[in-house]
Amino acid sequence: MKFSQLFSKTLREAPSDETAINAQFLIRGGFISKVMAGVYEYMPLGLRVLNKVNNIIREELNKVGGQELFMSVMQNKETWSATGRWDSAKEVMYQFKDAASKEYGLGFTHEEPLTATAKHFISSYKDLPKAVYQIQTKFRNEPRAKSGLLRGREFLMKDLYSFHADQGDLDQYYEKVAEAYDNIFSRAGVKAIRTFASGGLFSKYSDEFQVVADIGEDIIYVNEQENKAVNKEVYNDEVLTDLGWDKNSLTEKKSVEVGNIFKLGTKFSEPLGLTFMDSSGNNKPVIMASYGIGPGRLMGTVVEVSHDSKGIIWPESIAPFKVHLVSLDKNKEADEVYTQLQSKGIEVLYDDRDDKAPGEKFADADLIGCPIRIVVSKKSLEEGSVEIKKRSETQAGLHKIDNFLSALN
RNA sequence: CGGGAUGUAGUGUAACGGUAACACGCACGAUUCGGGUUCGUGAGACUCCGGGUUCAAAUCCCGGCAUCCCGACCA
Repeated sequence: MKFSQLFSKTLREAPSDETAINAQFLIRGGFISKVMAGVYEYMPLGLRVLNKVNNIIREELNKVGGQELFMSVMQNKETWSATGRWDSAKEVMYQFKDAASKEYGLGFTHEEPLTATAKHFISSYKDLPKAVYQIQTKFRNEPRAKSGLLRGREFLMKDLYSFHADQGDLDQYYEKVAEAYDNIFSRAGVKAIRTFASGGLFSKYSDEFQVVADIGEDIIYVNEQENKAVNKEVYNDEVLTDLGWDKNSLTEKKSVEVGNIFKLGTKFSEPLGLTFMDSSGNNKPVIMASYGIGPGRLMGTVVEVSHDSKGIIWPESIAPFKVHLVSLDKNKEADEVYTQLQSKGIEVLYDDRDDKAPGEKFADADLIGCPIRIVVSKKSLEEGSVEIKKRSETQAGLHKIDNFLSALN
């Protein structure tokens, strides 16, 4: 991609109404654009990052047998009335009437519709277990959208649901997904701590995946050594005793919840009538669990925990491009380096602009935050070299132009 | 939904109650070329919306709306 062709432009200053670091850098870098409170558009640069996050999620979930599907955002009232949530969720769910006064809602989660759909396909113990997921836009009427991508009213969510014949099978699969989550978050470049938490209206307890960051809304008590934590909402002597954790090993931290997993049991299968016949001919409700990750929130969280005063420092796994190539002094060699990188399948953003001063190009490279910066200039060419610098480091090094590729890893 | 703050050009800011200015960005022309180079010319604003006070409102008052922050909420 040539910088001169990019749809977006960088901004020298962040809009004054954005105070969250993730929003400031992502807007300044041209990754996202704000539409209204809690609603952002992803520009080409931002979509590249988001898609990489999504693909990491897909790879890890596919490994544990998840099958991707795509449900509807439009929801009918009847399905949601079966569990009573049409009324109880009125505050969060956008609900409206069409011209004929028929009522609809926009999905803010998908337990009900998926359970209803599963009835078409699950009827025997031979059909179990199953796990399906989607990555889709969710709508929630948040009373207070805030912190850039961290809490929105329209946002992307990966929601996985699993169906089981018995609790033991669910418990086993639940742990497999928890491992997949660990992989997803570490591949995306954040340290997410599995946190014992409240299950809200879903279940008594749940497991959350929390990234320590000051902008977070949650308060957790972390055991750094053992990489585990408990959420303040269930932090009491009884729970600590049950867990067998020592109060003195825990430190209070603020954190962002990037994922959560719930054991739903038969909370949805019973009211919606999702049952299966076991091997002895008895009809039983299917046992379910649900598992969420907010890819956009995760992207914002990465920015929160990985930046410096000049801009974002993307982990290579989700960086918009691996290499940010900067050409100075109007040389031909940079074009050749660009072609060479592309032919090797290395993703590169090429700052080919010839009307910008070096300082501005460096500032943009730091802001956008690709892991590797390559500069081709008169200075480097005098040495027959290109300059290579990692975004995360301050030291740059010269590498001969005929074999600079070997220095990229 | 309670409390607080703020709404002026694409972005950041200015303007005693006297008819909107500056910087960045943008266009054109020079200049320069390793950390946002310098100079010139130019385009770009119903000052969030609606009322009111006044000879006169970006500015004061009332009512909306929007955005951010704190809290409540967070499936």
